Order: sequence, then C-alpha cells, then structure tokens
Amino acid sequence: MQLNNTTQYAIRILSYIANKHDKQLYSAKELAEILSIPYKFLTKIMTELVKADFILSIRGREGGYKLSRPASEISIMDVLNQFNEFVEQKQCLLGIGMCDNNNKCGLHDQWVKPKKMIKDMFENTTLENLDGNGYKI
Amino acid sequence: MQLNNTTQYAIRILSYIANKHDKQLYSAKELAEILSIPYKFLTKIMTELVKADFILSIRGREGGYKLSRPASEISIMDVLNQFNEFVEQKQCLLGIGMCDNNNKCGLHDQWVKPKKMIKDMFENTTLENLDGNGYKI
DNA sequence: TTTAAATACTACTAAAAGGTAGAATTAAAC
DNA sequence: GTTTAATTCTACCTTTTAGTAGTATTTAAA
Ligand code: SF4
Ligand code: SF4
Repeated sequence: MQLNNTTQYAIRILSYIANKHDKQLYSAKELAEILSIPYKFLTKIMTELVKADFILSIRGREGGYKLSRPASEISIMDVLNQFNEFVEQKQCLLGIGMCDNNNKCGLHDQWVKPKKMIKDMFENTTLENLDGNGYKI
Repeated sequence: MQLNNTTQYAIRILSYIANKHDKQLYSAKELAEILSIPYKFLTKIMTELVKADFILSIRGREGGYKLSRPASEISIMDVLNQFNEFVEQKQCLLGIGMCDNNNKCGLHDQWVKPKKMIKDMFENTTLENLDGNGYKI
C-alpha cells in the first residue's frame, strides 16, 4: 500500500520543477543533488517523463528540463498511469482477476468507498496543487 | 497502490478458512487447489501464518490447518502488519522519510483523509466480515 | 510396525524493481 | 573548429519479491 520508488521520484521531480519558478531550466545534475535521487537513475526517469510529454528537454550545453505544459494540466493520476501504478482501475484489491461489481471479492464492499476517495484525490490534484512553502522535497 | 502478492494470498487463505465452517481442518493440498495458489508457495505462507499465531497447524497424517482464534478477532490490519504492508503508519506517501505532521510532503494535506479512511477500514474489518455468499475466492 | 499423508525446513531458481557504467549525441560557449 | 556541459542510449549489476525442489519430521491409518 505504498507508491513504488520510481513513481515517488517522478512525482517529486515534477513537483519540484512545477513549483520553483525562479529558473527556466533545470539540469539533471542539480535535480539529482537537490532531490537526493541517484543521478543515473534520475536521468532514466527523465527520459520517460519526456516521452510521456510531461517534460520538455533541451539538449546540449546549457540545456535542461522544464514542464511541457502548465502545472495545472498535469494531475497526479496522469503520472500514476504513466508509471503503471493505478493501471487497471478495475483490478481487484485481492488480486483475483478483475472487478466488475458483479464478481466481487470478500473485501469489495469495504473497499469501494476509500478506493473512490483515493481515485478522486489523485485525479483532482495537479502539480500546481502541490505548491506550498515549507514542504519537504 | 496495490497489496503485494503474498499479502493477497494470505488474506484469501485466511478468509477462506474463516468462512467455510463445514470442516475442522484444511490441508495445504486442498487450499492450494481451491484458491489456485502454487502449493509450495502456499505452504511457505502457511508456516508464516502459524508463526504469527493466526493459524494453528496439526501435523502428521489427517492433519491440516485451522484458525487459532475466532475470525472476529483477526483484523485485516493484523494481517497487513504481519506482512509488512502497512509497516510504518507514519511513512511518507512520497517516500521522503517519516511524516510527523510538522514535516509535510507536498501531497500530505490531500492524503490524510483517504489515508485515515483506509486505515479505519482495515482496522475495523475482520475475517468474519469477509463472509458472504457468491464472493469469488 | 510399516506405510501413507500431512506439515516444516533448507536451499535454490526466476522475475521484477531499483540502480550503475560508459559511451554516443547534441548544441552553446570559447 | 574545439571544447565543454548537457541529454540520450545501451547494457549491465544488485536487491527484493515470487516461486520451486527436495528432504526431514510428524502422526494416524492400515
Ligand atoms: S474489492 Fe471489489 S473492487 Fe476491490 S477488487 Fe476486490 S472485487 Fe474488485
Ligand atoms: S503525505 Fe504527509 S503524511 Fe502522507 S506521507 Fe507525505 S508527509 Fe507524511
């Protein structure tokens, strides 16, 4: 019941870039240092974020990364989907195939409400909403 | 954001044993077949359930497994804890160390409510509550 | 008392996730 | 034009999780 490492990193990276408006571009080097993410692992994630069109990269000297669209247009759910976290909304909590509400597992009835709440939260929260001073990064 | 395989199996096994009252003991062989869990993997989980005192085992011919206490006294949270799922309630969703409400990550404020809802649900749901006819197993 | 059917133990293999290394490519600065 | 600082690509290594194999132990039935 936790987000996996890669997804956590991805959210933190996007969140940082989205909410630090003092610069145009951020290099992998500085992101790795500031966010304490292994450099080589971060660059791997960055290219995935670029391919997913969350991030726009400028190559070559003086290059770096920036958001490809406004922070308000990227929801946490978008990111989770990209990293296969919430993959199949219909997947059973107990892993017994898929859930179509007619073929319930034992935990179904208790799970639907919290599940919906999480879903809504992730859908309604954008990178913009993660702003705020004093937050750890 | 899903329970890992081993935990899913554990809940399904416990749930099945708890709610099928037609027998005293269930053998690993029949549990594996009925629940479609690899036999060798299941026996491994069973010994962990025995050590965690959820299950009582009777060895030797005609032996098998049964609950070590009433189904109403084993919550899903108990099981999750045993399998290190909910380990540290205080662990940050974004993996930035621990959360003490004074040292928040960007998702904190959105996360607290759903988090509490899930927690309560897992704590208040016991093996007994997983009963019900027509549920897939 | 032997045999059969069950759990328990030890050790290994396979797959997925997390992470690292090094070279190739790009483009601005010099 | 060369150098330098950046991203990208390919390939590998490490750790964790999932799953398998074989044997030892236990105990009731035959
Ligand atoms: S609980 Fe219901 S909804 Fe959730 S997974 Fe199991 S079956 Fe599907
Ligand atoms: S979100 Fe807040 S509570 Fe949840 S983990 Fe991050 S810091 Fe802790």
